[in-house]
Amino acid sequence: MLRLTDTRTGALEAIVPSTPGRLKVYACGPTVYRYAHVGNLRTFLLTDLIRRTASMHGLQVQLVQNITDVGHLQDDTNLDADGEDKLLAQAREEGKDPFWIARHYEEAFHRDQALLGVHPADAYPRASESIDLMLRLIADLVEKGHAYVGGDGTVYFAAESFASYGAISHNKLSELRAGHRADATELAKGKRFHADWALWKRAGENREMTWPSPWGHGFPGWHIECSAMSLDLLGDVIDIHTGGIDLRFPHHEDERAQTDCYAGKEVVRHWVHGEHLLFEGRKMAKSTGNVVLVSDVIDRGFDPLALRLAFLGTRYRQQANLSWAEIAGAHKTLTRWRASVAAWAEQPSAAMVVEAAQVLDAFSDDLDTPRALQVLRSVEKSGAPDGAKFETFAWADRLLGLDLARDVGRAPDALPAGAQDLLDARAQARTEKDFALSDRLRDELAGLGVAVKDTQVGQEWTLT
RNA sequence: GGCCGGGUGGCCGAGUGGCUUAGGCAAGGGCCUGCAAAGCCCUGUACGCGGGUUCGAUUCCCGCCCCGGCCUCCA
Repeated sequence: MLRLTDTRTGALEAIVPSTPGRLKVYACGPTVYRYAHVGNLRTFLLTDLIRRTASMHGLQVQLVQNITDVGHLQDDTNLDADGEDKLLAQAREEGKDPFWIARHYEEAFHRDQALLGVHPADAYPRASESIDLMLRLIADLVEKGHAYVGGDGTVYFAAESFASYGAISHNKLSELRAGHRADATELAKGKRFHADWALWKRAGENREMTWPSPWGHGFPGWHIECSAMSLDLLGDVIDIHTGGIDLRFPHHEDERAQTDCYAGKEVVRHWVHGEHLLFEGRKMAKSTGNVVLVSDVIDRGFDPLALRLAFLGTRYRQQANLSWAEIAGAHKTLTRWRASVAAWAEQPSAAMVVEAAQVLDAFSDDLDTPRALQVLRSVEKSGAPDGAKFETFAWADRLLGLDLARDVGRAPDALPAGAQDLLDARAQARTEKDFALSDRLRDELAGLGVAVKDTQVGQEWTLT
């Protein structure tokens, strides 16, 4: 049984699927206007961990993750016809078509996910391809009296029409700072209440990415896409909805209002949010220039899955402080584990150690990944038979996703040209105790990218 | 002003009403080695401040200080 901390209730909740044997999950996906940074990926990893744990409990997981390729504005203070969409801004900057930008960064997102060992979702609906769904939803909300058309043709959701607004973020409408962002001009244009938000925005003359609608040519608001696509693909009962902690308000609050008002009931059963990642003690954000991408990690010579292992060292609902030292440490552990697993695999097979169950228990207990790692470290050091250690790690890796069995039965790397001669010469020098020559040859080999070490049974080499 | 997380040894980070008080990284010592690398072994008693509850508090309660996040851009 998987248990998770539910943001709405604030409590640890047992995850009991609405349909026995099936778990329906909706994950807030990326806005595809730039490369995902490692903080984004940590949040996506959260969903992957839930999926893997649920699968281990025999549940068939249906996961939908949206791709936001329209409607996400840079700054909602400019909620007018010229409101700057993140994608359009990036398209202008790169001198590309906005849809080219969207597809380019969407592909990059999928590549990054794969590098981090995140299993693909069952569906990746795009906002730009779900406009009809959104229009139907908006029309329904207008009809039910939850939405209204402002003076400028923009359709707004009336926040006050949804009694439990604020249940996820624990904000109260009466306590929200009126006009913190929304300005007077916006209210003057026909928005009735400062906390109301746009469902459909009327477009200006020259704007790209617009669609016809009963309320004029325009484009959807950011929040409505998730309501439309989740209702369409998962229906009106969703077991778990995930996302980053910053989405709790306003995005998820607004999404919940739209979805529940349409369905006439509480649609999402559990909201689960991942905390933010700091890097070297500072918030990771473009504005602070403190952004690290998967490609940066690879460029420094680290396995991208070292990043995944580093993430597993902290619980998802804990703000984590990542650093290069942390990644380096994780890389080292990962390398050691893979080598150990490959060596253990050579030994006679044996049943998993009894402690293996503790790994799944830890994952099931609100994704207590630090404890799971601790169990594995202690199994690693224990006196269990190698075959049992192999079985345990191979099985646990279905949860960890670290590709630990990668080096099992792996053919040795090919030596660079000339390296074998140097190795032979060095072996000869060592038999003759000519250590000066031996050391010189070791340096030469290092120059070819071959690291040599001497063990009880002779030279061993690895490619660097 | 409202809401939400935190403050643990040099660093990162789990966790707990007492019990042998994680783990990692870095450090020091040792084994091994011609040297090195790797590996292995050993060492290092910490919980922001002040009260309270308690036989006993880092853990629970109250107050305070400090840090981070959200309050219509964000994973």
